[in-house]
Amino acid sequence: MDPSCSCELCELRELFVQNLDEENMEIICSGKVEKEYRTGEIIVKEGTRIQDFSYLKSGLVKLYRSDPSGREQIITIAKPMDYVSLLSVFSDKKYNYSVSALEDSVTCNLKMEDIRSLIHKDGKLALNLLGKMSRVADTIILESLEIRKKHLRGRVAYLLIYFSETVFYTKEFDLPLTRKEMAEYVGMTTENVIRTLSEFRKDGILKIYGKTIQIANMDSLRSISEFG
Amino acid sequence: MDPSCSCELCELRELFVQNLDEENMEIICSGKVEKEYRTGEIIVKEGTRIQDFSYLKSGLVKLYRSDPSGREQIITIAKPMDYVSLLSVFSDKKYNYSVSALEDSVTCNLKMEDIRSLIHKDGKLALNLLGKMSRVADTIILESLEIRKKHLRGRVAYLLIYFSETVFYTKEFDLPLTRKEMAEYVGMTTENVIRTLSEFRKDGILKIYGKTIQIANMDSLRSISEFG
DNA sequence: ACCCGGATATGATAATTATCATGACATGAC
DNA sequence: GTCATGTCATGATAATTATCATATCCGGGT
Repeated sequence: MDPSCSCELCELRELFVQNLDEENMEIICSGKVEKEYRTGEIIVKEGTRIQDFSYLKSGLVKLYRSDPSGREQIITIAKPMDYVSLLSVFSDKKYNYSVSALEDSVTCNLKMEDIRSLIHKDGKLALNLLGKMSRVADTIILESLEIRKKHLRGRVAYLLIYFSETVFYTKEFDLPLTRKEMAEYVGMTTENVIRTLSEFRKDGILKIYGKTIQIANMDSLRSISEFG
Repeated sequence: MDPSCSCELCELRELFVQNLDEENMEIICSGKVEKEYRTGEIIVKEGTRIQDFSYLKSGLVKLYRSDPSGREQIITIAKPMDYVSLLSVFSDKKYNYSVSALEDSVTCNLKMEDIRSLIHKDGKLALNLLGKMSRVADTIILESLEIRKKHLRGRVAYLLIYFSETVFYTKEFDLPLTRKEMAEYVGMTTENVIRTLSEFRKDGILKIYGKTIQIANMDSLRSISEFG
């Protein structure tokens, strides 16, 4: 039993450090399970009963919903230290979205029951979780509003900036999404995502080498995202 | 001091009933303040510091964001017993949306500090709030995804059904939104909302008398919302 | 009563976006 | 290696939606 929880960056642990004594720490950690997933693997299936409280330890995953017609909409992308099971985790018995791995990923799963009883005992932890949930929900909602009011070029620009500044912290990175997935994220068609990327390339804003994207002119991209 | 909290339907009180002893009930209720607003009045201004935990006692309000350019986007509509200050209330110090009254409304405001200290003491209350927040955030996010994938007719149909089945519980009601606000809610232009309503009227789906809407053919409307 | 501003309404046109068609290219199965 | 499948790519066209122009209607203020 390792009360330091073994995952060094673990945000959950950060929460615990502020609040939990050794005993409670052990309760959580003794039930902790890590799970590995390969790129493309499904981590959570819509409609499944929620059993774990889980967050992403490494990799990248998408949260999405799929139509009866088969079309998918990506709700958000979770990166390491984001919760995988945050939405609806404390409300319903079932996931109302699916999760799958965009890259090889490792999740950290805690027993829902342990978390519940901990919150029950420890109000400070509850406040932290409430705060965190507020932020996550807010972010998703506000981003969705932002995207909705943009035109195609603005949406693609927004997405590229998002990856560059929020996920990878560099101007050159491998796109973790296919063009189809990018389209599903920002609500447009695959063809138009491709076309828009081509335009950006022709305009010298991007350099594209297969899956690798290099943002050559961040200022232009930003201005397209905001105004164009 | 009235520990029964005077607002009979109060959902918050429902939460409390399960969890709070008389003493805690009094803490909350002694700090409780009701505020009245006239139609059109602004209840919360984006960027303001969050001071209260408040919910709607009666009336109807809209939560919305406004651009630098002046355009507004409606995030959601809160009806009695919905929280007015739910989003971001536990996370940031400032509201990132505005709230204004669509009808004459009364809010019930509790002191943030009281709620915090209560949660701190009472884990069961925290679990209830986490559950409620999950549900609210989920609903907003999923509705926004639903709306996004529909065409104009589908969006307007969706909105009308929403009012009919979720807010007013009748097929004939007074629209609490102007056409402009309807447009801001579902992400389309005012002209197209008007046009679409006219089409519905011509098709015999709606009867429109000024602000009063009567849904004459709910089946058609539903099928337009889902498929058309 | 009148005027005024905003909301409602409708048409014509322009802009945006989706759909359909086609082909190149890559990658994994065999 | 070849084949097959899916992604990437681009053009032509159709559909959808926004913009602009204009007119009517209605309620509040004087």
